[in-house]
Amino acid sequence: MGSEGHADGTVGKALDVLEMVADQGGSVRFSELLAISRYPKATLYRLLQTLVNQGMLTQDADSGAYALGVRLVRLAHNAWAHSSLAPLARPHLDALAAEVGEAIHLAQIDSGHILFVDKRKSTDMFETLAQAGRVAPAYCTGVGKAILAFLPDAARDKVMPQQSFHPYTPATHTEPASLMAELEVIRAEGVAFDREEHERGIISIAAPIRSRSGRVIGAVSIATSTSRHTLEELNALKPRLLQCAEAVGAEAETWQFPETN
Amino acid sequence: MGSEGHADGTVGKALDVLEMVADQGGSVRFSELLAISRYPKATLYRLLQTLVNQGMLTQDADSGAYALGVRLVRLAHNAWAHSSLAPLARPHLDALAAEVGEAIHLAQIDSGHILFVDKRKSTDMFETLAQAGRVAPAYCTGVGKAILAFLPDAARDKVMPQQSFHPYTPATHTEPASLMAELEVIRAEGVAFDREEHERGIISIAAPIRSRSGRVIGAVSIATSTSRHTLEELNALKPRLLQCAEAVGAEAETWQFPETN
DNA sequence: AGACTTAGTTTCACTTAATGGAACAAAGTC
DNA sequence: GACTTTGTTCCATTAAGTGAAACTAAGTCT
Repeated sequence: MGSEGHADGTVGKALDVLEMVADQGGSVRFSELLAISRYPKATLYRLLQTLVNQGMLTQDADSGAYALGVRLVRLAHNAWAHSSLAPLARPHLDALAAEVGEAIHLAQIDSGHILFVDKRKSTDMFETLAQAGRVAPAYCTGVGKAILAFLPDAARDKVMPQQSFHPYTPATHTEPASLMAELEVIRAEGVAFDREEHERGIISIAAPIRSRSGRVIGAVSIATSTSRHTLEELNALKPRLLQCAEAVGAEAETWQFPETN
Repeated sequence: MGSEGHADGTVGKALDVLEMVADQGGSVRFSELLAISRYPKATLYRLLQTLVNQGMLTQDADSGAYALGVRLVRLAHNAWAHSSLAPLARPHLDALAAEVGEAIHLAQIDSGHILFVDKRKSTDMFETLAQAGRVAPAYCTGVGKAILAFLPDAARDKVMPQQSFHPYTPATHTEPASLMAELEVIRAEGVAFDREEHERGIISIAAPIRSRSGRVIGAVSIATSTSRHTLEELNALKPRLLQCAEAVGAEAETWQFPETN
Protein backbone atom coordinates (compact mmCIF):
# COMPACT_ATOMS: atom_id res chain seq x y z
CA MET A 1 0.00 0.00 0.00
CA GLY A 2 2.88 2.38 0.58
CA SER A 3 4.13 4.36 -2.39
CA GLU A 4 7.89 4.17 -2.56
CA GLY A 5 9.66 7.48 -2.83
CA HIS A 6 12.93 6.31 -4.33
CA ALA A 7 13.25 5.45 -7.98
CA ASP A 8 16.66 4.84 -9.38
CA GLY A 9 16.49 6.07 -12.90
CA THR A 10 14.31 4.85 -15.66
CA VAL A 11 14.45 1.24 -14.56
CA GLY A 12 13.13 2.13 -11.14
CA LYS A 13 10.24 4.00 -12.68
CA ALA A 14 9.44 1.15 -15.00
CA LEU A 15 9.39 -1.37 -12.16
CA ASP A 16 7.31 1.07 -10.17
CA VAL A 17 4.77 1.08 -12.96
CA LEU A 18 4.92 -2.69 -13.13
CA GLU A 19 4.11 -2.87 -9.45
CA MET A 20 1.26 -0.44 -9.94
CA VAL A 21 -0.30 -2.75 -12.46
CA ALA A 22 0.28 -5.69 -10.14
CA ASP A 23 -1.31 -3.93 -7.17
CA GLN A 24 -4.32 -3.10 -9.23
CA GLY A 25 -5.01 -6.74 -9.95
CA GLY A 26 -6.60 -7.80 -13.18
CA SER A 27 -6.40 -5.32 -16.01
CA VAL A 28 -6.04 -1.60 -15.78
CA ARG A 29 -6.77 1.16 -18.26
CA PHE A 30 -4.21 3.77 -19.10
CA SER A 31 -6.18 6.56 -17.50
CA GLU A 32 -6.54 4.71 -14.21
CA LEU A 33 -2.81 4.34 -14.00
CA LEU A 34 -2.37 7.94 -14.97
CA ALA A 35 -4.61 8.97 -12.12
CA ILE A 36 -2.65 6.93 -9.58
CA SER A 37 0.89 7.56 -10.74
CA ARG A 38 2.89 10.69 -10.30
CA TYR A 39 4.25 10.43 -13.84
CA PRO A 40 3.12 12.69 -16.64
CA LYS A 41 1.03 11.24 -19.43
CA ALA A 42 3.71 10.83 -22.06
CA THR A 43 6.19 9.31 -19.64
CA LEU A 44 3.74 6.80 -18.27
CA TYR A 45 2.73 5.93 -21.78
CA ARG A 46 6.24 5.19 -22.89
CA LEU A 47 7.04 3.17 -19.79
CA LEU A 48 3.98 1.03 -20.38
CA GLN A 49 4.90 0.57 -24.01
CA THR A 50 8.34 -0.59 -23.05
CA LEU A 51 7.02 -3.05 -20.50
CA VAL A 52 4.58 -4.48 -23.00
CA ASN A 53 7.37 -4.70 -25.52
CA GLN A 54 9.40 -6.66 -23.02
CA GLY A 55 6.60 -9.06 -22.25
CA MET A 56 6.34 -7.97 -18.64
CA LEU A 57 2.90 -6.62 -19.37
CA THR A 58 0.31 -7.63 -21.90
CA GLN A 59 -2.08 -5.24 -23.51
CA ASP A 60 -5.54 -6.31 -24.47
CA ALA A 61 -5.98 -6.17 -28.21
CA ASP A 62 -9.38 -4.51 -28.07
CA SER A 63 -9.67 -2.56 -24.88
CA GLY A 64 -6.03 -1.54 -24.68
CA ALA A 65 -6.03 -2.37 -20.97
CA TYR A 66 -2.85 -3.58 -19.33
CA ALA A 67 -2.24 -6.71 -17.27
CA LEU A 68 0.82 -8.53 -15.97
CA GLY A 69 2.57 -10.64 -18.56
CA VAL A 70 3.18 -14.32 -18.23
CA ARG A 71 6.91 -13.73 -18.65
CA LEU A 72 6.85 -12.93 -14.97
CA VAL A 73 5.61 -16.40 -14.15
CA ARG A 74 8.56 -17.83 -16.03
CA LEU A 75 11.05 -15.63 -14.22
CA ALA A 76 9.47 -16.32 -10.89
CA HIS A 77 9.72 -20.03 -11.33
CA ASN A 78 13.46 -19.60 -11.47
CA ALA A 79 13.41 -17.31 -8.48
CA TRP A 80 11.36 -19.79 -6.52
CA ALA A 81 13.52 -22.73 -7.52
CA HIS A 82 16.88 -21.10 -6.95
CA SER A 83 16.43 -18.24 -4.54
CA SER A 84 13.88 -19.42 -2.07
CA LEU A 85 13.97 -21.90 0.73
CA ALA A 86 11.18 -23.87 -0.88
CA PRO A 87 13.02 -26.57 -2.85
CA LEU A 88 15.40 -27.16 -0.02
CA ALA A 89 12.73 -27.33 2.63
CA ARG A 90 10.39 -29.52 0.64
CA PRO A 91 11.21 -32.92 2.09
CA HIS A 92 11.11 -31.55 5.61
CA LEU A 93 7.74 -29.92 5.06
CA ASP A 94 6.41 -33.11 3.54
CA ALA A 95 7.49 -35.08 6.55
CA LEU A 96 6.11 -32.56 9.02
CA ALA A 97 2.81 -32.30 7.16
CA ALA A 98 2.41 -36.05 7.10
CA GLU A 99 3.08 -36.32 10.82
CA VAL A 100 0.94 -33.52 12.16
CA GLY A 101 -1.83 -33.57 9.56
CA GLU A 102 -2.27 -29.82 9.67
CA ALA A 103 -1.48 -26.98 7.27
CA ILE A 104 2.20 -26.09 7.05
CA HIS A 105 3.46 -22.72 5.87
CA LEU A 106 6.94 -21.74 4.78
CA ALA A 107 7.64 -18.02 4.60
CA GLN A 108 10.40 -15.53 4.01
CA ILE A 109 10.51 -11.78 4.45
CA ASP A 110 10.46 -9.37 1.56
CA SER A 111 10.55 -5.62 2.10
CA GLY A 112 8.77 -5.84 5.40
CA HIS A 113 6.11 -8.25 4.28
CA ILE A 114 5.79 -11.94 4.77
CA LEU A 115 6.01 -13.89 1.57
CA PHE A 116 4.72 -17.43 1.55
CA VAL A 117 7.06 -19.48 -0.57
CA ASP A 118 5.47 -22.86 0.01
CA LYS A 119 2.79 -24.60 1.93
CA ARG A 120 1.13 -27.92 2.55
CA LYS A 121 -2.57 -28.06 2.94
CA SER A 122 -4.04 -30.43 5.42
CA THR A 123 -6.13 -32.04 2.68
CA ASP A 124 -4.72 -32.00 -0.83
CA MET A 125 -1.15 -31.16 -1.68
CA PHE A 126 0.43 -29.95 -4.87
CA GLU A 127 3.03 -27.29 -5.36
CA THR A 128 2.41 -24.36 -7.65
CA LEU A 129 2.68 -20.62 -7.57
CA ALA A 130 -0.98 -20.69 -6.67
CA GLN A 131 -0.20 -20.62 -3.02
CA ALA A 132 3.41 -19.56 -3.14
CA GLY A 133 3.80 -15.88 -3.79
CA ARG A 134 1.11 -14.72 -1.50
CA VAL A 135 1.97 -11.91 0.89
CA ALA A 136 0.78 -11.21 4.41
CA PRO A 137 1.69 -8.67 7.08
CA ALA A 138 4.54 -9.56 9.40
CA TYR A 139 3.14 -8.10 12.63
CA CYS A 140 0.07 -10.31 12.86
CA THR A 141 1.15 -13.70 11.58
CA GLY A 142 2.99 -16.51 13.32
CA VAL A 143 5.70 -16.73 10.69
CA GLY A 144 5.97 -12.95 10.58
CA LYS A 145 6.52 -12.58 14.29
CA ALA A 146 8.92 -15.50 14.37
CA ILE A 147 11.08 -13.78 11.77
CA LEU A 148 10.78 -10.32 13.30
CA ALA A 149 11.81 -11.63 16.70
CA PHE A 150 15.08 -13.00 15.48
CA LEU A 151 15.98 -10.31 13.00
CA PRO A 152 19.11 -8.30 13.85
CA ASP A 153 18.16 -5.03 15.57
CA ALA A 154 19.14 -2.91 12.59
CA ALA A 155 17.01 -4.90 10.19
CA ARG A 156 14.06 -4.92 12.55
CA ASP A 157 14.24 -1.17 12.96
CA LYS A 158 13.89 -0.89 9.22
CA VAL A 159 10.97 -3.24 9.02
CA MET A 160 8.91 -2.12 12.00
CA PRO A 161 7.92 1.25 10.55
CA GLN A 162 6.60 -0.58 7.50
CA GLN A 163 3.99 -2.40 9.54
CA SER A 164 0.51 -0.99 9.26
CA PHE A 165 -0.88 -2.35 12.53
CA HIS A 166 -4.26 -2.67 10.96
CA PRO A 167 -6.58 -4.40 13.47
CA TYR A 168 -7.73 -7.46 11.53
CA THR A 169 -9.23 -8.97 14.64
CA PRO A 170 -9.63 -7.92 18.28
CA ALA A 171 -6.43 -9.85 19.03
CA THR A 172 -4.25 -7.97 16.54
CA HIS A 173 -1.40 -5.84 17.83
CA THR A 174 -2.24 -2.23 17.16
CA GLU A 175 0.98 -0.56 18.14
CA PRO A 176 4.71 -1.25 18.01
CA ALA A 177 5.18 -1.35 21.78
CA SER A 178 3.01 -4.38 22.45
CA LEU A 179 4.47 -6.19 19.48
CA MET A 180 8.01 -5.48 20.65
CA ALA A 181 7.12 -6.87 24.05
CA GLU A 182 5.81 -10.06 22.49
CA LEU A 183 8.92 -10.39 20.33
CA GLU A 184 10.90 -10.50 23.56
CA VAL A 185 8.81 -13.44 24.74
CA ILE A 186 9.19 -15.15 21.37
CA ARG A 187 12.95 -14.83 21.57
CA ALA A 188 12.84 -16.49 24.97
CA GLU A 189 10.50 -19.31 23.96
CA GLY A 190 11.89 -19.89 20.50
CA VAL A 191 8.47 -20.01 18.85
CA ALA A 192 5.74 -17.54 17.98
CA PHE A 193 1.99 -18.03 18.27
CA ASP A 194 -0.65 -16.51 16.11
CA ARG A 195 -3.60 -16.13 18.44
CA GLU A 196 -6.25 -15.32 15.84
CA GLU A 197 -4.46 -12.08 15.12
CA HIS A 198 -4.82 -12.13 11.38
CA GLU A 199 -7.92 -14.17 10.83
CA ARG A 200 -10.60 -15.12 13.30
CA GLY A 201 -10.54 -18.78 14.20
CA ILE A 202 -7.10 -19.36 12.73
CA ILE A 203 -4.20 -20.03 15.08
CA SER A 204 -0.65 -21.17 14.47
CA ILE A 205 2.69 -21.93 16.00
CA ALA A 206 5.74 -20.75 14.11
CA ALA A 207 9.47 -21.24 14.40
CA PRO A 208 12.23 -19.18 12.82
CA ILE A 209 14.55 -20.87 10.38
CA ARG A 210 18.10 -19.83 11.05
CA SER A 211 21.24 -20.62 9.14
CA ARG A 212 24.14 -21.91 11.17
CA SER A 213 25.57 -18.41 11.23
CA GLY A 214 22.43 -17.48 13.17
CA ARG A 215 20.78 -15.34 10.53
CA VAL A 216 16.98 -15.73 10.25
CA ILE A 217 16.20 -16.74 6.72
CA GLY A 218 12.56 -17.66 7.07
CA ALA A 219 10.01 -19.40 9.21
CA VAL A 220 7.82 -22.51 9.28
CA SER A 221 4.45 -22.72 10.90
CA ILE A 222 1.77 -25.23 11.71
CA ALA A 223 -1.61 -23.59 11.26
CA THR A 224 -5.02 -24.83 12.29
CA SER A 225 -8.42 -23.57 13.32
CA THR A 226 -9.74 -23.04 16.81
CA SER A 227 -12.45 -25.57 16.06
CA ARG A 228 -9.87 -28.27 15.57
CA HIS A 229 -7.22 -27.47 18.13
CA THR A 230 -6.25 -25.24 21.02
CA LEU A 231 -3.05 -23.25 21.46
CA GLU A 232 -1.98 -25.77 24.09
CA GLU A 233 -2.32 -28.59 21.60
CA LEU A 234 -0.24 -26.63 19.13
CA ASN A 235 2.35 -26.06 21.80
CA ALA A 236 2.68 -29.83 22.13
CA LEU A 237 4.00 -29.85 18.56
CA LYS A 238 6.72 -27.35 19.42
CA PRO A 239 9.60 -29.84 19.61
CA ARG A 240 8.68 -31.38 16.27
CA LEU A 241 8.33 -27.93 14.65
CA LEU A 242 11.67 -26.76 16.00
CA GLN A 243 13.28 -29.91 14.70
CA CYS A 244 11.91 -29.20 11.24
CA ALA A 245 13.06 -25.57 11.32
CA GLU A 246 16.48 -26.64 12.42
CA ALA A 247 16.76 -29.28 9.73
CA VAL A 248 15.94 -26.73 7.04
CA GLY A 249 18.31 -24.20 8.53
CA ALA A 250 21.13 -26.71 8.57
CA GLU A 251 20.69 -27.46 4.90
CA ALA A 252 20.53 -23.81 4.06
CA GLU A 253 24.09 -23.40 5.22
CA THR A 254 25.43 -22.46 1.83
CA TRP A 255 22.49 -20.27 1.14
CA GLN A 256 22.38 -16.54 0.64
CA PHE A 257 20.32 -14.03 2.55
CA PRO A 258 17.03 -12.73 1.26
CA GLU A 259 17.80 -8.98 1.49
CA THR A 260 16.90 -6.39 4.05
CA ASN A 261 15.62 -3.23 2.35
CA MET B 1 19.86 -19.81 -24.88
CA GLY B 2 18.83 -17.15 -27.39
CA SER B 3 20.25 -13.69 -26.94
CA GLU B 4 17.70 -11.11 -27.93
CA GLY B 5 18.88 -8.39 -30.24
CA HIS B 6 16.31 -5.74 -29.37
CA ALA B 7 16.56 -3.72 -26.22
CA ASP B 8 14.34 -0.73 -25.82
CA GLY B 9 16.34 1.66 -23.78
CA THR B 10 17.67 1.20 -20.32
CA VAL B 11 14.68 -0.77 -19.15
CA GLY B 12 15.19 -3.32 -21.89
CA LYS B 13 18.80 -3.74 -20.93
CA ALA B 14 17.96 -4.13 -17.28
CA LEU B 15 15.38 -6.80 -17.99
CA ASP B 16 17.84 -8.45 -20.29
CA VAL B 17 20.30 -8.65 -17.44
CA LEU B 18 17.58 -9.97 -15.17
CA GLU B 19 16.90 -12.72 -17.65
CA MET B 20 20.59 -13.49 -17.86
CA VAL B 21 20.68 -14.10 -14.15
CA ALA B 22 17.54 -16.21 -14.39
CA ASP B 23 18.96 -18.32 -17.20
CA GLN B 24 22.07 -18.96 -15.23
CA GLY B 25 20.12 -20.51 -12.40
CA GLY B 26 21.32 -20.20 -8.85
CA SER B 27 23.77 -17.44 -8.19
CA VAL B 28 26.13 -15.79 -10.60
CA ARG B 29 29.26 -13.76 -10.09
CA PHE B 30 29.75 -10.40 -11.72
CA SER B 31 32.51 -11.59 -13.97
CA GLU B 32 30.48 -14.49 -15.32
CA LEU B 33 27.77 -12.10 -16.34
CA LEU B 34 30.33 -9.76 -17.80
CA ALA B 35 31.66 -12.57 -19.93
CA ILE B 36 28.23 -13.45 -21.26
CA SER B 37 26.75 -10.01 -21.74
CA ARG B 38 27.59 -7.57 -24.46
CA TYR B 39 27.52 -4.70 -22.00
CA PRO B 40 30.63 -2.91 -20.84
CA LYS B 41 31.78 -3.39 -17.29
CA ALA B 42 30.54 -0.15 -15.82
CA THR B 43 27.16 -0.41 -17.49
CA LEU B 44 26.56 -3.96 -16.38
CA TYR B 45 27.63 -3.03 -12.91
CA ARG B 46 25.17 -0.19 -12.64
CA LEU B 47 22.33 -2.25 -14.09
CA LEU B 48 22.94 -4.96 -11.52
CA GLN B 49 23.08 -2.41 -8.74
CA THR B 50 19.77 -0.97 -9.81
CA LEU B 51 18.11 -4.37 -9.96
CA VAL B 52 19.39 -5.25 -6.50
CA ASN B 53 18.18 -1.91 -5.26
CA GLN B 54 14.76 -2.68 -6.64
CA GLY B 55 14.61 -6.08 -5.03
CA MET B 56 14.49 -7.90 -8.35
CA LEU B 57 17.87 -9.41 -7.55
CA THR B 58 19.55 -10.24 -4.28
CA GLN B 59 23.24 -10.04 -3.72
CA ASP B 60 24.98 -12.41 -1.39
CA ALA B 61 26.48 -10.54 1.52
CA ASP B 62 29.80 -12.35 1.44
CA SER B 63 30.44 -13.57 -2.07
CA GLY B 64 28.75 -10.70 -3.86
CA ALA B 65 27.08 -13.14 -6.22
CA TYR B 66 23.71 -12.31 -7.69
CA ALA B 67 20.48 -14.32 -7.62
CA LEU B 68 16.86 -13.62 -8.45
CA GLY B 69 15.00 -11.74 -5.77
CA VAL B 70 11.89 -12.94 -4.04
CA ARG B 71 10.06 -9.84 -5.23
CA LEU B 72 9.63 -11.68 -8.48
CA VAL B 73 7.73 -14.44 -6.75
CA ARG B 74 5.35 -11.84 -5.38
CA LEU B 75 4.81 -10.22 -8.74
CA ALA B 76 4.40 -13.54 -10.44
CA HIS B 77 1.71 -14.59 -8.03
CA ASN B 78 -0.32 -11.65 -9.25
CA ALA B 79 0.47 -12.47 -12.84
CA TRP B 80 -0.57 -16.05 -12.35
CA ALA B 81 -3.73 -15.15 -10.52
CA HIS B 82 -4.89 -12.39 -12.85
CA SER B 83 -3.27 -12.94 -16.23
CA SER B 84 -3.17 -16.65 -16.69
CA LEU B 85 -5.82 -19.16 -17.49
CA ALA B 86 -5.04 -21.06 -14.33
CA PRO B 87 -7.57 -19.71 -11.82
CA LEU B 88 -10.32 -19.83 -14.38
CA ALA B 89 -9.50 -23.33 -15.55
CA ARG B 90 -9.03 -24.78 -12.11
CA PRO B 91 -12.44 -26.37 -11.57
CA HIS B 92 -12.37 -27.86 -15.05
CA LEU B 93 -8.91 -29.31 -14.53
CA ASP B 94 -9.95 -30.72 -11.19
CA ALA B 95 -12.93 -32.43 -12.76
CA LEU B 96 -10.92 -33.78 -15.67
CA ALA B 97 -8.14 -35.02 -13.43
CA ALA B 98 -10.59 -36.80 -11.16
CA GLU B 99 -12.27 -38.52 -14.09
CA VAL B 100 -9.26 -39.66 -16.08
CA GLY B 101 -6.81 -40.22 -13.25
CA GLU B 102 -3.84 -39.06 -15.30
CA ALA B 103 -1.62 -35.99 -15.22
CA ILE B 104 -3.24 -32.86 -16.61
CA HIS B 105 -1.25 -29.90 -17.91
CA LEU B 106 -2.42 -26.39 -18.64
CA ALA B 107 -0.14 -24.28 -20.81
CA GLN B 108 0.09 -20.94 -22.54
CA ILE B 109 2.57 -19.58 -25.03
CA ASP B 110 5.17 -16.98 -24.12
CA SER B 111 7.62 -15.66 -26.70
CA GLY B 112 7.71 -18.90 -28.63
CA HIS B 113 7.95 -21.16 -25.62
CA ILE B 114 5.38 -23.17 -23.82
CA LEU B 115 4.73 -22.05 -20.29
CA PHE B 116 3.00 -24.43 -17.93
CA VAL B 117 0.65 -22.43 -15.77
CA ASP B 118 -0.94 -25.27 -13.87
CA LYS B 119 -1.00 -29.01 -13.57
CA ARG B 120 -2.62 -31.91 -11.80
CA LYS B 121 -0.55 -34.87 -10.87
CA SER B 122 -1.77 -38.30 -11.73
CA THR B 123 -2.87 -40.44 -8.84
CA ASP B 124 0.28 -42.45 -9.27
CA MET B 125 3.57 -40.83 -8.42
CA PHE B 126 5.60 -40.40 -11.55
CA GLU B 127 6.99 -36.95 -12.12
CA THR B 128 6.85 -35.29 -15.48
CA LEU B 129 8.99 -32.32 -16.24
CA ALA B 130 6.09 -29.96 -16.05
CA GLN B 131 5.36 -27.61 -13.19
CA ALA B 132 3.77 -24.21 -12.99
CA GLY B 133 6.25 -21.68 -14.29
CA ARG B 134 8.25 -24.27 -16.15
CA VAL B 135 8.92 -23.74 -19.79
CA ALA B 136 9.18 -26.28 -22.55
CA PRO B 137 9.69 -26.07 -26.29
CA ALA B 138 6.57 -25.73 -28.41
CA TYR B 139 7.61 -27.97 -31.31
CA CYS B 140 7.90 -31.19 -29.31
CA THR B 141 5.11 -31.06 -26.74
CA GLY B 142 1.44 -31.87 -27.09
CA VAL B 143 0.30 -28.55 -25.72
CA GLY B 144 2.89 -26.74 -27.82
CA LYS B 145 1.76 -28.29 -31.07
CA ALA B 146 -1.89 -27.81 -30.19
CA ILE B 147 -1.27 -24.10 -29.75
CA LEU B 148 0.98 -23.75 -32.80
CA ALA B 149 -1.56 -25.46 -35.01
CA PHE B 150 -4.29 -22.99 -34.25
CA LEU B 151 -2.21 -19.84 -34.10
CA PRO B 152 -2.98 -17.26 -36.80
CA ASP B 153 -0.52 -17.58 -39.68
CA ALA B 154 1.24 -14.33 -38.87
CA ALA B 155 1.83 -15.31 -35.27
CA ARG B 156 3.02 -18.78 -36.21
CA ASP B 157 5.48 -17.35 -38.70
CA LYS B 158 6.96 -15.37 -35.85
CA VAL B 159 7.18 -18.32 -33.52
CA MET B 160 8.45 -21.02 -35.86
CA PRO B 161 11.93 -19.54 -36.31
CA GLN B 162 12.28 -19.50 -32.53
CA GLN B 163 12.04 -23.27 -32.32
CA SER B 164 15.34 -25.02 -31.87
CA PHE B 165 14.34 -28.43 -33.23
CA HIS B 166 16.69 -30.08 -30.82
CA PRO B 167 16.21 -33.87 -31.09
CA TYR B 168 15.27 -34.83 -27.54
CA THR B 169 14.27 -38.31 -28.64
CA PRO B 170 14.26 -40.23 -31.92
CA ALA B 171 10.64 -39.17 -32.40
CA THR B 172 11.30 -35.42 -32.17
CA HIS B 173 10.66 -33.23 -35.18
CA THR B 174 13.99 -31.98 -36.46
CA GLU B 175 12.88 -29.53 -39.12
CA PRO B 176 10.05 -27.08 -39.74
CA ALA B 177 8.63 -28.92 -42.74
CA SER B 178 7.63 -32.09 -40.92
CA LEU B 179 6.23 -30.07 -38.03
CA MET B 180 4.18 -27.91 -40.38
CA ALA B 181 2.78 -31.04 -41.96
CA GLU B 182 1.73 -32.39 -38.59
CA LEU B 183 0.13 -29.09 -37.64
CA GLU B 184 -2.10 -29.53 -40.68
CA VAL B 185 -3.23 -32.89 -39.32
CA ILE B 186 -3.76 -31.42 -35.87
CA ARG B 187 -5.97 -28.71 -37.31
CA ALA B 188 -8.06 -31.40 -38.98
CA GLU B 189 -8.31 -33.64 -35.94
CA GLY B 190 -8.68 -30.93 -33.35
CA VAL B 191 -6.11 -32.49 -31.00
CA ALA B 192 -2.35 -32.95 -30.92
CA PHE B 193 -0.41 -35.99 -29.75
CA ASP B 194 2.99 -36.06 -28.13
CA ARG B 195 4.47 -39.35 -29.28
CA GLU B 196 7.46 -39.45 -26.92
CA GLU B 197 8.86 -36.42 -28.70
CA HIS B 198 10.09 -34.60 -25.64
CA GLU B 199 10.70 -37.33 -23.14
CA ARG B 200 11.04 -41.01 -23.75
CA GLY B 201 8.12 -42.99 -22.44
CA ILE B 202 5.88 -39.95 -21.99
CA ILE B 203 2.95 -39.45 -24.30
CA SER B 204 0.04 -37.03 -24.26
CA ILE B 205 -3.04 -35.83 -26.02
CA ALA B 206 -3.58 -32.07 -26.10
CA ALA B 207 -6.38 -29.76 -27.14
CA PRO B 208 -6.19 -26.05 -27.86
CA ILE B 209 -8.19 -23.69 -25.70
CA ARG B 210 -9.86 -21.09 -27.84
CA SER B 211 -11.87 -18.06 -26.84
CA ARG B 212 -15.21 -17.64 -28.53
CA SER B 213 -13.61 -15.24 -30.97
CA GLY B 214 -11.53 -18.22 -32.11
CA ARG B 215 -8.18 -17.06 -30.77
CA VAL B 216 -5.97 -19.77 -29.20
CA ILE B 217 -5.20 -18.76 -25.68
CA GLY B 218 -3.66 -21.95 -24.35
CA ALA B 219 -3.93 -25.72 -24.29
CA VAL B 220 -4.81 -28.59 -21.97
CA SER B 221 -3.30 -32.01 -22.14
CA ILE B 222 -3.65 -35.41 -20.59
CA ALA B 223 -0.22 -36.94 -20.15
CA THR B 224 0.76 -40.46 -19.26
CA SER B 225 3.53 -42.97 -19.73
CA THR B 226 3.79 -45.65 -22.37
CA SER B 227 3.89 -48.24 -19.59
CA ARG B 228 0.43 -47.23 -18.48
CA HIS B 229 -1.38 -46.39 -21.69
CA THR B 230 -1.19 -46.39 -25.47
CA LEU B 231 -1.90 -43.53 -27.83
CA GLU B 232 -5.15 -45.26 -28.78
CA GLU B 233 -6.27 -45.29 -25.19
CA LEU B 234 -5.47 -41.59 -24.96
CA ASN B 235 -7.45 -40.99 -28.11
CA ALA B 236 -10.47 -42.47 -26.38
CA LEU B 237 -10.31 -39.53 -23.97
CA LYS B 238 -10.48 -37.05 -26.84
CA PRO B 239 -14.16 -36.09 -26.42
CA ARG B 240 -13.72 -35.51 -22.70
CA LEU B 241 -10.58 -33.44 -23.28
CA LEU B 242 -12.23 -31.33 -25.96
CA GLN B 243 -15.14 -30.73 -23.65
CA CYS B 244 -12.78 -29.48 -20.96
CA ALA B 245 -10.92 -27.22 -23.39
CA GLU B 246 -14.16 -25.79 -24.65
CA ALA B 247 -15.47 -25.17 -21.16
CA VAL B 248 -12.35 -23.22 -20.25
CA GLY B 249 -12.45 -21.32 -23.53
CA ALA B 250 -16.04 -20.33 -22.98
CA GLU B 251 -15.26 -18.90 -19.57
CA ALA B 252 -12.26 -17.06 -20.90
CA GLU B 253 -14.51 -14.96 -23.08
CA THR B 254 -13.65 -11.73 -21.37
CA TRP B 255 -10.03 -12.60 -21.22
CA GLN B 256 -7.12 -10.91 -22.93
CA PHE B 257 -4.63 -12.41 -25.33
CA PRO B 258 -1.21 -13.58 -24.17
CA GLU B 259 0.90 -11.55 -26.62
CA THR B 260 2.66 -12.47 -29.80
CA ASN B 261 6.20 -11.12 -29.90
C1' DA C 1 -25.75 14.97 -37.42
C1' DG C 2 -22.78 18.09 -35.54
C1' DA C 3 -20.66 19.90 -31.27
C1' DC C 4 -18.43 18.47 -27.27
C1' DT C 5 -16.07 15.65 -23.95
C1' DT C 6 -12.78 11.97 -22.85
C1' DA C 7 -9.08 8.52 -23.77
C1' DG C 8 -5.02 7.50 -26.04
C1' DT C 9 -0.90 8.69 -29.11
C1' DT C 10 2.70 11.53 -31.19
C1' DT C 11 5.82 15.58 -31.53
C1' DC C 12 9.84 18.14 -30.38
C1' DA C 13 12.84 21.35 -27.97
C1' DC C 14 14.87 20.53 -23.63
C1' DT C 15 17.06 18.28 -19.66
C1' DT C 16 18.48 14.68 -17.22
C1' DA C 17 20.41 10.36 -16.97
C1' DA C 18 23.05 6.55 -18.95
C1' DT C 19 27.46 5.51 -21.06
C1' DG C 20 32.06 3.35 -21.09
C1' DG C 21 37.12 4.02 -21.23
C1' DA C 22 40.17 4.27 -17.92
C1' DA C 23 41.88 4.85 -13.41
C1' DC C 24 41.39 2.90 -8.90
C1' DA C 25 40.72 -0.34 -4.94
C1' DA C 26 40.42 -4.90 -3.00
C1' DA C 27 41.01 -9.69 -2.83
C1' DG C 28 43.59 -13.81 -4.41
C1' DT C 29 47.68 -15.99 -6.18
C1' DC C 30 52.31 -17.04 -7.06
C1' DG D 1 56.04 -8.42 -1.84
C1' DA D 2 55.01 -8.20 -6.81
C1' DC D 3 51.44 -9.77 -9.82
C1' DT D 4 46.97 -11.18 -11.54
C1' DT D 5 42.02 -11.19 -11.06
C1' DT D 6 37.73 -9.23 -9.69
C1' DG D 7 34.93 -5.58 -8.37
C1' DT D 8 33.97 -0.34 -7.87
C1' DT D 9 34.21 4.59 -8.90
C1' DC D 10 35.22 8.89 -11.98
C1' DC D 11 33.89 12.03 -15.33
C1' DA D 12 33.65 14.13 -19.90
C1' DT D 13 30.81 12.60 -23.74
C1' DT D 14 26.63 11.19 -25.75
C1' DA D 15 22.37 9.35 -25.87
C1' DA D 16 18.05 8.69 -23.90
C1' DG D 17 14.22 10.04 -21.27
C1' DT D 18 11.13 13.99 -20.41
C1' DG D 19 6.67 16.35 -20.50
C1' DA D 20 3.83 20.37 -22.18
C1' DA D 21 1.19 20.70 -25.79
C1' DA D 22 -0.73 19.51 -30.09
C1' DC D 23 -3.20 15.98 -32.22
C1' DT D 24 -6.21 11.93 -33.38
C1' DA D 25 -9.72 8.65 -32.28
C1' DA D 26 -13.57 7.17 -29.82
C1' DG D 27 -17.48 8.09 -27.23
C1' DT D 28 -21.59 11.31 -25.38
C1' DC D 29 -24.83 14.59 -25.45
C1' DT D 30 -28.47 17.67 -27.34
